[in-house]
Amino acid sequence: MPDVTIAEVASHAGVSPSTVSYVLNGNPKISDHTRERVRASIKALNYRPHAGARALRSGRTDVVALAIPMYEWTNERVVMPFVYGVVEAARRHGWNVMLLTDAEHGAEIDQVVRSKMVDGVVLMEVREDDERVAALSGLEARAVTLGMPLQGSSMPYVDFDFEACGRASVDYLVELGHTQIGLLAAPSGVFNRKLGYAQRLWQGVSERLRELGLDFHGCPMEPTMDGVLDALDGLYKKVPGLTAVVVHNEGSLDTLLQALKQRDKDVPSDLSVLAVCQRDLALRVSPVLTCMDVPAVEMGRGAVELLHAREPTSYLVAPVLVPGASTGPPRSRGRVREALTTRRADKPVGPVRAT
Amino acid sequence: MPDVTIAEVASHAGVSPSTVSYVLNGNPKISDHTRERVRASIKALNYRPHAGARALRSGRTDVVALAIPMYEWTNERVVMPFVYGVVEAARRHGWNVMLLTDAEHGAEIDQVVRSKMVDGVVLMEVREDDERVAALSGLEARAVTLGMPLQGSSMPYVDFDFEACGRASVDYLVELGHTQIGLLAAPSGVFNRKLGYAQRLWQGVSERLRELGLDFHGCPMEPTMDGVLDALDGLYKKVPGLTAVVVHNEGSLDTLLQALKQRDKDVPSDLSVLAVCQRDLALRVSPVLTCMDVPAVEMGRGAVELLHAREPTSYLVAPVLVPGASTGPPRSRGRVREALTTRRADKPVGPVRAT
DNA sequence: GAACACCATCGAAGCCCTTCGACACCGACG
DNA sequence: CGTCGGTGTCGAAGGGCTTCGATGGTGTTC
Repeated sequence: MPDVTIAEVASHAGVSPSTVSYVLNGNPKISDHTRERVRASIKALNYRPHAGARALRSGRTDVVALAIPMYEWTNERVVMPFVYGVVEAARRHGWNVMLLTDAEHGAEIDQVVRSKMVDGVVLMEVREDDERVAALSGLEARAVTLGMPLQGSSMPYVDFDFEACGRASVDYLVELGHTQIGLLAAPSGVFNRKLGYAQRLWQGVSERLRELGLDFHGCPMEPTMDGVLDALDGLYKKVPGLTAVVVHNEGSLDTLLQALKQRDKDVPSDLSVLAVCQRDLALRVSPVLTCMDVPAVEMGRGAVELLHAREPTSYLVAPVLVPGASTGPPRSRGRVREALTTRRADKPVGPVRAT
Repeated sequence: MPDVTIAEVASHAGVSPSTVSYVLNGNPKISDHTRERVRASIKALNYRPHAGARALRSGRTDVVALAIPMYEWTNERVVMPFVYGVVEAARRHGWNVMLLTDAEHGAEIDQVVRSKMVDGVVLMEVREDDERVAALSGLEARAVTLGMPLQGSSMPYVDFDFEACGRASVDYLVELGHTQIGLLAAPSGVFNRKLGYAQRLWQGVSERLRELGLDFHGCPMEPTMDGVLDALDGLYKKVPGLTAVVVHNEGSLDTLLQALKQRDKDVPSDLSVLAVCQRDLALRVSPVLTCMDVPAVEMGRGAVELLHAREPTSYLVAPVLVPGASTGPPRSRGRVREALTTRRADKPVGPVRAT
């Protein structure tokens, strides 16, 4: 099967190559009659425009790059939904996705953008001092980050509102009657990597607790049984009357529940557990966790839409509470009223509920 | 920063564009002197050849497609290492990777190949009657499958030798003294999808057991606690004296260990567990599982090497046993001698050991 | 019926690169 | 000194497509 060119289609349809091109590109000046004939010829000859030639002439490739630095610690379960979202939305726009996985340095991105292989780039896991952001800023490709770059970079982003999420988590638990609330945070490595989101959640939780006149105790948690037990025991030591925790650590949900069993803590009657994670992950453990859903697929889609948008504007996705079986009122309700009073004095807050 | 073309590089270096091109493409006829000067100009002007133009002229794009159908049931933890392998090897050859995720139908592949966006394709998760294999067979791009297509397709493949793995698993357990061995297989959906590998392992295990004069009992297992308990209870009902299982179900390793705890079975003293899975997954649970390592990253690399090879030849990767803490001799050694005798009568077999 | 406007289609230029054959130069050989 | 072979560089063609400005044909208006 020899490769068929636009010229062959044109002569088959009895028109000029330019007319075929106009049909392909949706130029409205072509009459319906001609358009149909050309379409028929395209189908008959099974023609596909040559991507290289098209890119050469038009300067567009309809390919976007997705840059995911892959570290050993990257959690596939967490990352993949973002990828799904990106790929799906890209496809909807007729774009293909080029996968870049170079950790850290921007050489790969540079190559792909400057050789005009892609029209745009979606960056994942941007760090505070990300080389890739700098590398891209000089280039003319569109770029969007999935995750908020810390510095005042001008690059548009989509991210989850981790700070609001932290505050809403506190409010939810306080509303249930909890006053002794702890935070089991991301592994310390995540904090060190300056990805930002771990801090933002921490801040939201701690600030809101302080506003409500409650104590804050948080602890990074490594994703191993030992790490989880350490964090848990540490928290109980600091807050012996602990009745609720916020967990921001997708890799340890399972382990945490096992650890609690091992320590003879019933969920939720001894300890309410509120997870900050994708809904899916919360559903896959037992008991099903109440969670603040991080809508990864939607965010992936959002990033692509931003790439497509005429005037891209960054935005944060609001947390949505998905009720599960891991939260409830604390067993001893001694100080409930007091806490609630404090809260009511404040402006009314609380997450949107999932429908 | 305006885009710099080959002509500008040429005039900067005081040579003709063709000379620059020859330097770029490693033509040996260019003198060292000239080559160096051109290289210097390229660096000075920060030049990158236009991928589209190059593709148009040369017919090559240095891009390979990676086609992973993504179903809801796709296990990211299992798939991603293959992707790593592919991406890494591609990069080593200076290729980029285009990610295709259309489940089932080959339209996406067809588009990408026929429009000459990619030079080759790596297909993952091929099914017996895979539309994509058919779609590709007419096209001129190179293609390789990661996983053995069942029918006598001429497409080269890399796959794990699941049958040999099944046999080696049996041999390993028998050598430890087990005679009552069961198989906890992939979820039934995997069998129905005709992916082949689930059957091949099943066959290896059952055939080898029969050869050794032992009974075979296997059971597909769904990746939920209930599914695991069902499978486990079913197996114990059929084989009350069960002392060892082979597990071929990456999604349920954790759940299985919990289920065993729930049933008061100690691993390995009550039940030896031998997993068929990637080494990583076996290491992440407690106790660490003895496993037949499926070297996903290497296989991903292998697929790309095949794409690159002058004369690609399909091959199967031999299973490697990675000892863990989940296997040991059975508690009651009543029938051990008998079983060993049967075995010794046969040709000596056994997996390669990991170093 | 002539002048005009408008619409659908066409021709040709050019995007940037690779590659083939031509060519200029040099040293060697008879 | 004329010829030959080899080496290193160049010129030009052309790959398939898009897009601008030109063109011809139709319908409308005075």
